[in-house]
Amino acid sequence: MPADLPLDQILEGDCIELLASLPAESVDLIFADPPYNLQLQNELRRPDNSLVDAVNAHWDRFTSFSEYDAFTRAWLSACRRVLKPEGTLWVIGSYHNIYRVGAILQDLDFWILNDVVWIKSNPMPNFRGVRFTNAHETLLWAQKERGARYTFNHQTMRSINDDLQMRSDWYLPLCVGRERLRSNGVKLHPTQKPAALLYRILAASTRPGDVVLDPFFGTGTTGEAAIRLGRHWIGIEKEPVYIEAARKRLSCVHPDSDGISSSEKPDLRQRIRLPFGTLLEYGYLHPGDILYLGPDSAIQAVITPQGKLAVDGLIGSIHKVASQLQDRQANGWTDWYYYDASDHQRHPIDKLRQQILSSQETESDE
Amino acid sequence: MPADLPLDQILEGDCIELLASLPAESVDLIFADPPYNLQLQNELRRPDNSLVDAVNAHWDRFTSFSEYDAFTRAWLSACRRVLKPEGTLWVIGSYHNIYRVGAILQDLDFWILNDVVWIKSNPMPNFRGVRFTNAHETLLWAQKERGARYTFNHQTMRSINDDLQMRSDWYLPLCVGRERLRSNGVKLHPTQKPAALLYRILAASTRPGDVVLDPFFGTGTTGEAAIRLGRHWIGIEKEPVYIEAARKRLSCVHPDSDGISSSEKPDLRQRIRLPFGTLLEYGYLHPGDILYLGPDSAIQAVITPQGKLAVDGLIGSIHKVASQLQDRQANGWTDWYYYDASDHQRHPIDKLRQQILSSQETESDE
DNA sequence: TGATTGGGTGAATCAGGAG
DNA sequence: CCTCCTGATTCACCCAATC
Repeated sequence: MPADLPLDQILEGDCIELLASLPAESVDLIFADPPYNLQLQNELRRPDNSLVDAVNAHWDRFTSFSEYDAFTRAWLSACRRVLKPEGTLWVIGSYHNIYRVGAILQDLDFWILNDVVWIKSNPMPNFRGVRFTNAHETLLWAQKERGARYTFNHQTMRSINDDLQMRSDWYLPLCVGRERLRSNGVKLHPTQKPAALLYRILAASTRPGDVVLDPFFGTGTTGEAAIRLGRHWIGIEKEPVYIEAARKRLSCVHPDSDGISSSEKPDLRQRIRLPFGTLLEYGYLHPGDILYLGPDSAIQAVITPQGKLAVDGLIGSIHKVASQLQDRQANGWTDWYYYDASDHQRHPIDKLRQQILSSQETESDE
Repeated sequence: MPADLPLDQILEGDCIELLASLPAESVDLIFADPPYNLQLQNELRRPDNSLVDAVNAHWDRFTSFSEYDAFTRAWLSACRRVLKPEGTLWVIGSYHNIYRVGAILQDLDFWILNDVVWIKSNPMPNFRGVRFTNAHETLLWAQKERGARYTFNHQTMRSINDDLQMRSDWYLPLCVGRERLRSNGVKLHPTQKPAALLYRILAASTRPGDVVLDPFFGTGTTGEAAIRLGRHWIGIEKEPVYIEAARKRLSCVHPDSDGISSSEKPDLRQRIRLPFGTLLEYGYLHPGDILYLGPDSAIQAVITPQGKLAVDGLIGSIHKVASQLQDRQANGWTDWYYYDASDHQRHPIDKLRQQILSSQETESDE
């Protein structure tokens, strides 16, 4: 991590300029909630003639698509520079801007991994009944370079979704009630995002200690999620009012004692690879020992001195032999069983692997 | 209606050329399901090692984004010419193409009225667990000229949605089973859309007798919906195989006798699935809280930070733990109780779920 | 005849490291 | 750049076959 990276603080000013001052390839994740270019023309009134407090901030005024495109290209390019090659980027938007953002993002060689729809349980109705209720916003998740490794905590997402894969449709309520920051009863920011949304994004696509940057920090929802999950954060914001509110807010946030990210189900893909031969080196198994293809199967194989298996002239790795004997893609670790004389039972050789892996963990714990 | 408009028939050939031969400003609605430019590279296998029958049609091969953009601009421009000034256009796509389509559509001065997400109740999973399940596609609904009058049958939409405004999130299953056109058991078209989707689109945005045009007609789902709803249709398609299938299909379709078909089920009858972890995300419950297996039972479980329950080393979902403890198939929502300090009573956690599910009826703040 | 089981499948940008 | 090897990974629903 570059020493000159301003961690866990808010940078005051324009994000395009400030991003240029940060070191290249230094950030793991970027979450961006840019101006939506809403193009609202007239005031909007409810059926009871009360006025809707719509977004009318000066930072959301663009005179044309081309002006908005130029702005989008500038901040996306600046983000791309500071992102690590394996980093990913999230952008949220509505139909007013997300198609322009998405196309430009692809033009800049970001590679889309998913689009996710945030479906609002309590959207504002379409008062005049002239369109469908606009009940969702769109999130784009893209990696900097196509094909690069990226972080996706699949098991964490599963565990908070009743052990089913997390899908691209997310049901979350708007940021209302006590969560919504107010000053004298007036909402401080017109488009404050719910904390649960940022929490899920960071839990899904970052690891503890990662650096998360938000170029449109607003009142700091991204910072709150980062702190709670034990990630570093950098916020960029130019409105002093928002900065003051964010600083006050974040000073009270503490890491979760035991957050969602500490999944009890480890990601098996991220564990250390262990060759089968290591079981021989550790003395758990020996050349000449017999393995069985299942708890009851009569099919046997002999362990060779090279850490391979041999059956009827067929010799190969535990995976290859298991695959050929069963005529399907097989995992040798779970398919082959050894006989344990102490309890007179067969156990998968994966049990031995886990013993070694857990003993290595305790060693490195010192 | 121009006398030379070829109503209720399939035009055989390239849509860009054939659209140019039609009279300008003659069509009320266009629905377009263009190639998605999926850019698939390698084969994909399921965990059981079977091969996924991916889209590999010649009509979905483009060499670059710029080639796809040029194609998109050409057919959208041609569509725009034949559309009446009050006409509207629907396009469906996925994240591979929809951002390009949306941006080009805006550049051509179409004005977006809504984006709608078709959320699939039964999408294909992400077999490798490396991304979120891609569970939705996006529809864009745009008018030809900003500010023009357009057709939106608000009351019809309300009536098929339990008298609530129709929202921008639509839950519909994939086109499978008997609805899916097959020839000798093989699917005729790789991307046939469900009839219910087209039915809702036409019911929402056309009037009886309107002319509906589909430049990528495929096997004619748009034609089927048009006939059932008493609208005229024009289909353009260049693949003879699809044309033949569509002609055969449409020869058997008749107008619905009773207007809005009873085949369309109200949205609210399709229960939104809510993971237990959502109760934690909303703050109704917290990691470390105790749940009880019944209103009087002494059996307790602790909520883990991952949204699981833990009892005596047994960890799992609310359903799994309840099932194991009671040795029967159990519903965790109704079996587990939380203690409510405000009334000193235990209530089933399903009560909290109901609160979230009904939260869309609460007053909205934004 | 009704209930259960097993197989098939859907617009998918679906791995990563060693050699 | 390539090839080869290891070994991790799936949800809802329809339909046919079986009990």
